Amino acid sequence: MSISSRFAVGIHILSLLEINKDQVNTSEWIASSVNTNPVVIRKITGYLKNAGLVHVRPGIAGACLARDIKEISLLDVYKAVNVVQENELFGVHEQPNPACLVGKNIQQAIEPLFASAQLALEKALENVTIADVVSDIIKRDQSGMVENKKPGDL
Amino acid sequence: MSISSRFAVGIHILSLLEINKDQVNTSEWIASSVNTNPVVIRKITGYLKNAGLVHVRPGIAGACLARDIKEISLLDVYKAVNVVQENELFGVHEQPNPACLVGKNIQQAIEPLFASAQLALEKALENVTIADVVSDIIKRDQSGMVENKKPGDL
DNA sequence: TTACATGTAATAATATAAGTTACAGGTTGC
DNA sequence: GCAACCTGTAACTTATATTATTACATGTAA
Repeated sequence: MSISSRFAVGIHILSLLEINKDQVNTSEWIASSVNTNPVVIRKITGYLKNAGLVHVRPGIAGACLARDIKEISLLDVYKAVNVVQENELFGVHEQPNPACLVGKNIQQAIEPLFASAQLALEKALENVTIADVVSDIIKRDQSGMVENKKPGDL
Repeated sequence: MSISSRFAVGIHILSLLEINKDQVNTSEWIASSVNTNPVVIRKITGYLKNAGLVHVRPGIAGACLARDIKEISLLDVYKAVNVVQENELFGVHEQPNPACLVGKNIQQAIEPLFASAQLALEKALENVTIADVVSDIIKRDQSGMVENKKPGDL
């Protein structure tokens, strides 16, 4: 089981809005880049809007960034798209037997451990910004073009 | 969306096997502590057995630990119960448009970022053992008992 | 051989993800 | 105003995973 691809798509959308900032980025256009349905894009763009990451309005074509991409961390996106509820990355079994020493105390024992693991994950996401992703995309594309220009390479 | 509670249940089972090591821990008995069906326990116990964490045999009642609990990290359990496939904690959208600069490079750009976040999570789980959980359970229970002995406390 | 445990297949109920259709409501240009 | 086009959203479908449950085959021991 994986964390919903809404997270990856959210990163995709924000990167696209930056790289394509001179164009009008409609949900249909974004969807053709992500390779999905425009409604899926509008839904995720709605999440990003609620988090204050993009500007988008009914009736007006196109979304655009609401913040400098250096100020948008992957954690911002992760939280925006609601792929994991607050402190619920790890599921726990409900109502273990309180008559058992283990059942009575297991939840309180593992809660802080799970929380700290989740925090470690979030810290890692906090250290990366959309600007990092965008510059990596551009870098990869340039090196890819160089490779293509050299016959025999691969 | 949460990571399957199989992980939490796996920790519960191993802790119970330690605390209750003088008894015969049948799947039915464990199930009554976890508050679930014995078949669920047998399935998870099977995962733990495949990972070399417990001993359990067909026809013979009860499971027992195969390793010192100081040598069983939460990461061992996490991997044993197959809640997340290798390097697939984060889902990604399939087949983004290769004709688009972003679509063409987004996956390779985010893959290492996701991998490093996942690694941070796993490192956190690696630093905690079942021994830590067991001693915490015992500690919590003792302090709980003290509280119960003082009327008026709460 | 009886009693009982584990292993496992099959099924059902529930939840979530992701795609799709349909349409309401907002905006712009003619 | 109205036609064209966009976003927002509800409703539905399909697919997949989880958890619980029943049923039964297989293994062990008194």
